[in-house]
Amino acid sequence: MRNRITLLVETALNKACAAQELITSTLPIITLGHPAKPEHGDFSCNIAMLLSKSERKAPRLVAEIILKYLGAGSGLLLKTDIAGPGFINFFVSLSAWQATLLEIEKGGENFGKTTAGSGKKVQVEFVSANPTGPLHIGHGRGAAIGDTLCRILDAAGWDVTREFYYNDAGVQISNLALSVQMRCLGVDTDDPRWPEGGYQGDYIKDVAKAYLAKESVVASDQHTTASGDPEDLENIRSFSVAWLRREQDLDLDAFDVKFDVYTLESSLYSEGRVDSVVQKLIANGHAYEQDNALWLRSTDFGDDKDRVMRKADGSYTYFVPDVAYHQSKWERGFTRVINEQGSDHHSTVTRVRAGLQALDAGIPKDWPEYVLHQMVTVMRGGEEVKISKRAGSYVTLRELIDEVGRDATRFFFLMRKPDAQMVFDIDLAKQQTNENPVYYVQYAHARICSIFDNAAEKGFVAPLTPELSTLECLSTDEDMKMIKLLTALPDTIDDCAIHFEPHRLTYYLSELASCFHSFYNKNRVISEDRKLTEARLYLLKRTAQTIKNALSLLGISAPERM
RNA sequence: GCGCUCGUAGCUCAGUUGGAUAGAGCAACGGCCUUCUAAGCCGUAGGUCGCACGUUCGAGUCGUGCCGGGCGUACCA
Repeated sequence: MRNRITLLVETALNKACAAQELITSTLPIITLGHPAKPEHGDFSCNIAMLLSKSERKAPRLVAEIILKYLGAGSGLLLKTDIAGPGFINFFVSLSAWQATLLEIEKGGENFGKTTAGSGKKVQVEFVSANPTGPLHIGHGRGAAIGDTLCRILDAAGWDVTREFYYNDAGVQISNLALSVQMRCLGVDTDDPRWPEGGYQGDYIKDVAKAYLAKESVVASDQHTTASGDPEDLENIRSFSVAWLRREQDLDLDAFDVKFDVYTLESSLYSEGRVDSVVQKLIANGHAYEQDNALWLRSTDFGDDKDRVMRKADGSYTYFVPDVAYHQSKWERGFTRVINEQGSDHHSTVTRVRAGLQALDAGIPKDWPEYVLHQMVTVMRGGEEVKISKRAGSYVTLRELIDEVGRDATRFFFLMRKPDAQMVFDIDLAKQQTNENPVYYVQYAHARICSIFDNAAEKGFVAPLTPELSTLECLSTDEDMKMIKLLTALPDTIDDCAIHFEPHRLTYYLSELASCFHSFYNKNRVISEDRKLTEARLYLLKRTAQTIKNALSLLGISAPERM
């Protein structure tokens, strides 16, 4: 509905310009708002006030000109108003609102989807946890946000590729292999032989045990068998990585998060991408030698200091394969790439972009885009749980899913916008009381389904594609409020996709559920009035569909009974 | 020190790319189940939008400077 009115305004502006009644050369973007008060209509537009200066006319005069060229939208609009300092208010006709229910029915499980992305390719990288331990609560937030963002972008008409990047090379993986080796040899963490920076979590013992038992591991695209030899560090390394990747795969599966592509850091080395990037940077004159190290002059591209690429010991720092990795994304044709990461990685943003600029490959300065989520503070027993991966003290995603449930965990993570810090109170989430808003939304769906069961017993069914006269029964304020909210799902999805903010959908759902619960308490759906009963059943059928569609975008189930 | 980010009701948070009289949940108080699920509904109360300037028709939203919390500022990832 919002898009249809935006189109009307756009057409009117173009006509007015063609008739030279408007003289502004570059028109601003048309945005429609939802007025707070009903007497201000269904939508309002501030375009006249924005044009006022360049037109050198009072806003209300500009509004009059626009309205002169605005058609009635073939029955869409009841009336338009100029109000306040120069708002144009739009009043949509009852019949146009009622007719939107037919569109929802036609859309079915696809209702809500839009064509905003025009099928263009976008790649989203998220989670990308190091295979050095189980996924923790912070990864959970990243997984929920990234996965939902993918679902939303897909619904908004984008061709989405989901990707997971494994750092299976480098110092941390060496630490992992050494830690497992020490456990194989029975060395404890307080032993002087225990490696500096080793991983102390209990799961390391499990890996060591499996290694000594010569187990085989199949993870997403790896198959590894342990030799059981504690001296074979290379075998320990590949086995440990495979073992932990399998654990992560299981966690993600339990969270209903899937990926299309897995890229291994080690493959960037083996395919020569890392070397070729370094050669390119040297050839482009952006690198120099100093203190036995090779540096990138990243200060040429907005960084606050130059960065080491090749360390004194000859190995590369993490950000070189990062640049090589992103070069590969670019070469795969992704002109749009979104990286969802924890905000503790935000220093990489400037560096990776600087490295890509230094390649002189025509990559835009602000590519790739980033969604950085803030840290999650975990509360348990009224105290903050300190997260330390190496000490092995943290809350795992698996624990959370087992204790709180997948639906509640996802909803909880998705309630806050990514760049706000959040507190995850495990005790509170475990209580499964009405304090958890996911139940509120799911309950609305279950309640509606229950009404259908009840109606069926009494011989009522929601009609398929009802007569207009049936839809006309839906004309009370509560009816209209419901219809308007249902219609807003596609707009909400577009907004989420534009701003990379899935939390808007959770707020939409809460509002829709609230609207329904209120409706339920005020109106009896099944009554003596057959026509009214059928009209309301039809409305609730569309409501249930809308709730289910929106929940499915969050990866949350819509139970029929609770 | 510098960079990013947050600061809105007692608590947890929204606020639709600058709009009309700042919202919701929880907690508190008061009502509503012989009728479609009370995991619900209705009502009351609760605010100097961290502080101060600035930009303009108009600022919780944008800019600058302070104050306070978080993260980063590695030849870790």
